[in-house]
Amino acid sequence: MTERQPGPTTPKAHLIAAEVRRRIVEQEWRQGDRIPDEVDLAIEFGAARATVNKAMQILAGEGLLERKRRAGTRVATTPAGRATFTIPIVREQIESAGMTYSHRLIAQRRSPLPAQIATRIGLTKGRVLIHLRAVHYGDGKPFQFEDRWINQSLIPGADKVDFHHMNANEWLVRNAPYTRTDLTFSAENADTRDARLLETSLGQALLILHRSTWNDAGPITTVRIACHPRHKISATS
Amino acid sequence: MTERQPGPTTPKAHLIAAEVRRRIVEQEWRQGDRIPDEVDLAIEFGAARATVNKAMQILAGEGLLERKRRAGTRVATTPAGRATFTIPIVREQIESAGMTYSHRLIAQRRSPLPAQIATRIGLTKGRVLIHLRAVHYGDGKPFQFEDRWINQSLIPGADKVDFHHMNANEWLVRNAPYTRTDLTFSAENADTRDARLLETSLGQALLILHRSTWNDAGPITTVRIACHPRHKISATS
DNA sequence: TATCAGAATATGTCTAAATCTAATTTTACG
DNA sequence: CGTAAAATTAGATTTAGACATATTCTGATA
Repeated sequence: MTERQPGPTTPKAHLIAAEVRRRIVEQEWRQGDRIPDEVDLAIEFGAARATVNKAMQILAGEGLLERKRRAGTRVATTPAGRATFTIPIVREQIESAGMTYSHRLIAQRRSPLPAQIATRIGLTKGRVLIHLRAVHYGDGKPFQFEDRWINQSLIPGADKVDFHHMNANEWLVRNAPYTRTDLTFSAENADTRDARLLETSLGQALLILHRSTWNDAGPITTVRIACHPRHKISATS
Repeated sequence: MTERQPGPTTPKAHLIAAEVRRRIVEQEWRQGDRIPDEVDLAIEFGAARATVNKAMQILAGEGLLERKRRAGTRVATTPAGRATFTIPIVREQIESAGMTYSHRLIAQRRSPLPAQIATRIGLTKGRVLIHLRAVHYGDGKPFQFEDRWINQSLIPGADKVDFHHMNANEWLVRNAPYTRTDLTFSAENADTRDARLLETSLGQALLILHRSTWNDAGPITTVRIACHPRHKISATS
């Protein structure tokens, strides 16, 4: 993520990070080794300590270094692989693949919250929220089926929106900023409804994403997204 | 990730970020709005410009702000949800759940690379790599089945290791640092081997992770991990 | 010998000032 | 009117210096 090819206008901090990364990768500095302190590195690289500090924080963020005050900086013993990935917005994904996006609202109503979902977002069972079901298509072929609950009490105006011509995800993203989000991956065999809506067969393995978002006042929305097998989700770092 | 509760010793940059985040979440500053420049914010918050800059970079990293030189800083129009996500190390996951970890090596041999996998990591088909299959257990119950290829030509010593008593993932993590990694989620119906090794039924939907790592010299390893349904994978931000 | 106070040290953070760079706007010119 | 050069602006990065804070180390003391 904080990656960049070494070049003429590459920030010095990145060049330093790249060099230290090289030393680690090529095992000049081994796992667990204590590396020189910031002052020494600053001298070696001809930079200010703040610049070296920035470089080190980049590497610590990548999980390559472990830093502790007074104790110094060491090469991480178990480099925690960390991947940051951008939560996919269906429409963008489909359009960037050169396909035409469309979506269809299957149902929009106010329903009492089932126990399982209530637990997931920390609300009480039976509370009435907006419940949506929609399918997202690329070139007419189904890509995702989403089953969403929206806590209208935290989002002024949500109960007046008609999601037939408005993608719920995008409406929420624009009108209900969140401060915390939670994402879980799992797999499920397609049930009758999944299979019908995604135009696949009963029992087909589906990638399932459960995603919930909160702001300071409480839960905003939770959604189960069933992905068509043609649809994969990737992260890079 | 760069989250912290406001407190007495919270860095000023984080406090500023939190305040700006609040203004965005509460829509004092709307999507697309231009916000005051760093100099003005520095005056308002009684901080140095560099401190404000740091705060803004945090928020830009979260996808909440979009910054462009000369053009200024605006509230992002489509807040890209970004999740940082620590790649799970099986053993740690199992042990942190209070279970006893064990693993079993099913096969370790040198085999020619099949076309599909060769493509994935950019090597030529037929090249001979180390091929491993192993199952990871928690309290004796299968959690993951991994099918891994290791490019021993880039990792001195890899061809002499006996992975019967050594978790391949951990050995690699300690002996073959990488600079790039790629992770893909999908779902597959369990085939005969998956079902047998994970002690589940044929056709059961399985969460599949494909993960490959590279260093500057080329691909190090690629692995397909089939997760038992009891095993989910989460990310928070 | 065990323990606690104080010194030492490496990282964490902030500041103020400068330079650099990418964009945008303005100005001058054909 | 369109265009290219010049000025302006706001973010990006670096620097040097300072103080804060968490640990570790070192003795002195009980």
